[in-house]
Amino acid sequence: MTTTAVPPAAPVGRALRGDAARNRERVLAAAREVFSSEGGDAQMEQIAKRACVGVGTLYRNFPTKQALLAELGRQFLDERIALVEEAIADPDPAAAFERLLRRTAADMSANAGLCHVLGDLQVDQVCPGAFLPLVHRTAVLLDRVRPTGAIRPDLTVDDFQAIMVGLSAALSTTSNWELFADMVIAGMRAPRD
Amino acid sequence: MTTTAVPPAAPVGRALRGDAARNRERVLAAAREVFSSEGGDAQMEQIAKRACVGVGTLYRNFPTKQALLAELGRQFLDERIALVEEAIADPDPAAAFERLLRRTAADMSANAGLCHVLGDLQVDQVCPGAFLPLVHRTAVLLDRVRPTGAIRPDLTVDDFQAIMVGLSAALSTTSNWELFADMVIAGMRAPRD
DNA sequence: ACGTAAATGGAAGTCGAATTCCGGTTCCGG
DNA sequence: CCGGAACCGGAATTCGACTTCCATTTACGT
Repeated sequence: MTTTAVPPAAPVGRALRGDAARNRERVLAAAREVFSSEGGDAQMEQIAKRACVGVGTLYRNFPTKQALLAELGRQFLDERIALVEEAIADPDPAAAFERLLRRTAADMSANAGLCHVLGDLQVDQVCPGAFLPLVHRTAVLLDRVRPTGAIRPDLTVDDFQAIMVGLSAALSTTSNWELFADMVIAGMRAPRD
Repeated sequence: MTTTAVPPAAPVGRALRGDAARNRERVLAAAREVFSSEGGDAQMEQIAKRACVGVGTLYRNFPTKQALLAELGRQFLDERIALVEEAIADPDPAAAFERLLRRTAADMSANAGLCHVLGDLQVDQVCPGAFLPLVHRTAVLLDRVRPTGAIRPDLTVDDFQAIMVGLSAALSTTSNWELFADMVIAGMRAPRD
């Protein structure tokens, strides 16, 4: 029962002052853009500039570059989890699963750079265990899909995670996500003897 | 007719003295190991230590960290090209192609870290056009394979390259290269309507 | 409108890692 | 076995990026 009490990047304190909150969002948005195009070693100053903010402001919101990355990762993971949850709830697991994969490929393609960075461990480094919820829910989904024959029986959650890492890397090279979604779906399907 | 005259990392000069050559190899081997396990931001000093050599020696052979990476990349590309050439020469293109993929997955898995680093552009950054020969020969191979139906007709060389990037990323997460080779092969196969 | 706590920006400090330098050591032809 | 050119090691330097700091400005309750 490890209640993962990850210290939020924007701790508790009290409510932010009106415009401070606005700046925080500006920074987050800028960070997404810059990391996405420049990769994980983009410079803090560049992010600050893009957000029309001084580096000081940036550091008041996120004590560290890693913390900033972690927050982006956390948000991304949350979206993923919500989508997986949705698929689990769907009465037609196979169809929902396929839809989820297409959606995921599209999302990854949209900001491929960032996904690639996040994939190269960063999130899990800063908030250990941040991936666990996603992994658990994905396991549930896979268990529901397996009986339909849409995936090979020996495919584990870890294999699936590895596929996602690969997909994200591939999509940072090409923009043809539909093709890659197709190929991933076909590749995971049980081989006909 | 761009005769890619890439300046070799170990220029021409004259022949190296007996033991200097030995050290050069030691460094290359150490670099492969260290980059492979530590990723692209491994430290030069660590490589030197692993090679039982001072950093000075390291820098005499490779003027820059990038140059060192580039040399590793060049060697890797050469191996790849040789293998592709072999597959082209094979009378049974489909079988040869599949064998090549399995072999590639195994190689990538063997030193996944390094492949991942090289995939994140580095080589092409230092010796622009270093990839071209591989791409050209791969295109030839694909042209020979397509008629056999082993790959979907719309798969371009660039798509294939992207798949390789994805594969290498996936294999830096898992060690089950056989599964991934299977899935890639299945994914590339033409979809049955 | 005023006072004050909250927020700002960007110059300056810090620190880690790449690269340089050179006095000492090792090969190798004669 | 000698001389000197080629090579070596690793301390010292350089450089670039993150992070800190504080004088100044801004938002907002009264």
